[in-house]
Amino acid sequence: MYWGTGWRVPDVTPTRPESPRERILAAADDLFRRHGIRGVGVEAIAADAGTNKMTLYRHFASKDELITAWVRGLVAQKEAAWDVIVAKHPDDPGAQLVQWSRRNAKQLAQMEGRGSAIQNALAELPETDHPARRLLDEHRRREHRRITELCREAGFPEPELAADEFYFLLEGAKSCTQCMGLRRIGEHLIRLVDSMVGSAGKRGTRAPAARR
Amino acid sequence: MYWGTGWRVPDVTPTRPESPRERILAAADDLFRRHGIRGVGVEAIAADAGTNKMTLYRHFASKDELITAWVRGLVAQKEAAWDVIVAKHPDDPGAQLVQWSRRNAKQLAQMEGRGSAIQNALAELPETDHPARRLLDEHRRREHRRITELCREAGFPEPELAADEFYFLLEGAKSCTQCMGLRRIGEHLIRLVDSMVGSAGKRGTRAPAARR
DNA sequence: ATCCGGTGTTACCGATCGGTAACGTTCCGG
DNA sequence: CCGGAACGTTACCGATCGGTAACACCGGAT
Repeated sequence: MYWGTGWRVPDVTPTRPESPRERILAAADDLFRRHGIRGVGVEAIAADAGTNKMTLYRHFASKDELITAWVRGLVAQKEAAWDVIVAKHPDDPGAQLVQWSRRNAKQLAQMEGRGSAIQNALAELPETDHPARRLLDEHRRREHRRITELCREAGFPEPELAADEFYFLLEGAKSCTQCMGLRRIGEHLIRLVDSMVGSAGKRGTRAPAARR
Repeated sequence: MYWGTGWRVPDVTPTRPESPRERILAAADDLFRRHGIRGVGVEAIAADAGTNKMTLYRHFASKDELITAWVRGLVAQKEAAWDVIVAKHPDDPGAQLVQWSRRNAKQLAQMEGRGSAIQNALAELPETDHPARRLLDEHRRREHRRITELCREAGFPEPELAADEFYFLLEGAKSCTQCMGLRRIGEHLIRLVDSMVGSAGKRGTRAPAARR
């Protein structure tokens, strides 16, 4: 494992800026994203956090619990971003959908070759009774419900169909970051969602993949 | 590991119907799909194939090579399915796209809760220099190029954008099988692609998520 | 001065993993 | 009948994994 040997350079100050728990979670976030959950051991996480395995196990009862805490942070962060957008565009479901697509397009550029952390975690957690897996499933259902409601409020004649289209576009774009040009994907995601939402009320105005 | 104890019931005949190599690949396919590549050991694969580790290593130099052979089979099978559809609808790119979406919708129903094997494998193979990973990347690029060309021939004014939309819908639908109703996803995927292709030439005839 | 909670350090455990050696068996073609 | 390739069986190896025990350390509150 060559990636575990690089020390965390700047934090050699006697009193660490963050608590060990936060550093461990940050290191786990970094390593889980880059190498996958099963591809990284607890020792490497602790070392990357500038601490050791013992301290890690004083904050997390097991690796599974660390995974769960990490996933909990992922979904909390994502849902918080949703809430921010909702607060910024109250009573404008179309704008919320559009802004969400823009936020995702921006994120796409950042995930370097590795795809969405949530999608990857889902792939690495097949056991449906794993607590982290449950968090992910519940999160996805919440998000899908939220989108469906938004599509209904936005006036789509078939909100469930529109919600699935929206969700497919989002998740599909994320899935494609693993092997395609990142910038183009983001731009196209934005254009597709714009076009989708733009023709929500006034039907029959759009040729797909053609507009503008 | 409770899932490894169930014996392969019917094949107790002295001369096995398939060669050990094929049985190993079949067992690997089953276990990799259900538990992930990293979640299953070579011993379990051999046992599930009705043979043992030694024989496995007489056919595959390493687990990585077994993974690569499995992935090679996955992409070969998928591209063969493409070729069949192309042969059935020559000079009709729109029908090819539609049929491909129907084929995928049918597959969606079969992947029980676990998502697309290719997507999951991609998530479990972060190292870009892994031979199996390379096969997957090349496959995706080939498929995307093929779809782009099809969209061009189908008369979409912006073939690259249309191809991304098509690809997003496909991959997004697969990604959603991990936590949502399978049948509805397939139906919606078909309707969305039908609508997309239906309005390829005659622009300005579709309200998204509304038609039919 | 004392105590104590959080931390670092080292060593260790059992289990599992990928992979190999050595030997026995079976079967099939010459 | 014989030889050899393919397969089965057992045992084993070193490495790594998740997880724990025991002890030393340090800082801050009382």
